[in-house]
Amino acid sequence: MLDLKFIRENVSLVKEAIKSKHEKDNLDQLLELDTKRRELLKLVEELKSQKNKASDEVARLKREGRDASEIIQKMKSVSDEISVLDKQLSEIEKQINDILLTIPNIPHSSVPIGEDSTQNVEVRRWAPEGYSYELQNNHYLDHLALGKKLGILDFERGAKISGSGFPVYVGKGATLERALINFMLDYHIQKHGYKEIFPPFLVNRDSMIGTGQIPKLEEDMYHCNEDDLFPIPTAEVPITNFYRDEILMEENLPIKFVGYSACFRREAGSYGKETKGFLRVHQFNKVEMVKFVKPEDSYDELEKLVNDAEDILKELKIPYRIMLLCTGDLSFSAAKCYDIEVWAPVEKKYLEASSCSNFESFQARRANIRFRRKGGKPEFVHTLNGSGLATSRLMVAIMENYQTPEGKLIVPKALQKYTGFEIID
RNA sequence: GGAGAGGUGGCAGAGUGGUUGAAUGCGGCGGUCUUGAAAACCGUUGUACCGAGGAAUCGGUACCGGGGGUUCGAAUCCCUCCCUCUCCGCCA
Repeated sequence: MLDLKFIRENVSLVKEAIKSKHEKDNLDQLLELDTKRRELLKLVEELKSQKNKASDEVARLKREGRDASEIIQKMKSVSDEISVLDKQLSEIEKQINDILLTIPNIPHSSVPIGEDSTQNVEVRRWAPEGYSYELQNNHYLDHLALGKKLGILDFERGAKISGSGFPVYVGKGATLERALINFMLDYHIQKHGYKEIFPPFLVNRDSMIGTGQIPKLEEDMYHCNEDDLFPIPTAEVPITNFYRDEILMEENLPIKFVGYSACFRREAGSYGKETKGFLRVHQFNKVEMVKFVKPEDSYDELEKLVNDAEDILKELKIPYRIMLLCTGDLSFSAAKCYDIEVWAPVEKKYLEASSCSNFESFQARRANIRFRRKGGKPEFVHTLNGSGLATSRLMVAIMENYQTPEGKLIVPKALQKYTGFEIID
């Protein structure tokens, strides 16, 4: 959410942001409502001031044992007037808030202008020493075929149990998945100084609004009607909302959390595009990093966040590239975002495995997360988050990069102490 | 799910219809004392919005879990929802 006062004073900037993110422009209506609100507010507050003075007067008269019925009679009509105006006002305020929730964050000045993902900018790429992007022959299997051959992935039974897009990890596949999660968690905790959070997987509506999934992406979220709870699409939601409605102390910033969660996404309307196997699923596992930082530090912290995610891939020796998203591909809540894409040599393409974003104060304002400098007023923190990383697409990269010509799967060195075995065959 | 208790400022905790934005304590900030610190003592201390001002600041309004109601007037009375705790039931 943007500050209403900021919007009022930067209309063209906000309009541009809305346009660049392909969102609906309700600004004129918003500004009209805002003007009306301030007019009404002035009126009603004057009346309330009158009322308060009269109340004091009544109290005084009664204390002195005198008659106050004349004032009381007079104030009845004032009270009625106030209640009418108050109702109008709260209706307008609700409309204002509803619109505010649909206005996207403004891209940072360093974000390239662009329409869609084709105009994202590659920042850098990495591969292990001597890595060859080309496979030696055409006998290598994609992750579906290899998973089936080795008996470690079962999409068919997943579909039977739950529906398409709910993979089942079997045997050493399950162990490998668990190893990956544990490795990433431990690495961020021990090497990068994050504190682990094991969050709830169901959250309430306020939490979803806080991080910005609702209202915009409500259709993409699973929903438990009975209790108005949402299975989380990412651990970002519960972890960021950890500090909702709180004031943090300056000396405790930055706060760095890392947490594992299963992630649930309906992926409504995304059929037909990169949907096979792990490339698009309704449930997947992810280790998520979340930071709460001072505004002046947030862009440095974003770079560090990307580096922290990259370190995992370097340890796993998976080639990757870093993409800086252009304005048109930037998500609703983000001010700047890097995607990390892992190289899948059989698919012959890069697959998105991580998104690292700076939300500036956008989420903090929605979720009311503030901090206080020594002797100062509360200010909104900046929030960031990044996948560190999502396992499903990473698993594709592992299965393609660590496949032997005979169709066996070598466990990456960094994971071997977690799996207890070195090869799956 | 049933019965009961409760939700008040950064925290703890008074307050049951009218100078209560809210006692008191802790914490925080400023000061006295001290070589320095601690202790002691004195003073001070919330947030949001609207308006005025260059600004320090000032004026107004709202806020005692959320929403609604009664009343000239609500932290205080009523309704409703949410949450926490205790006991019982059920259960991993």
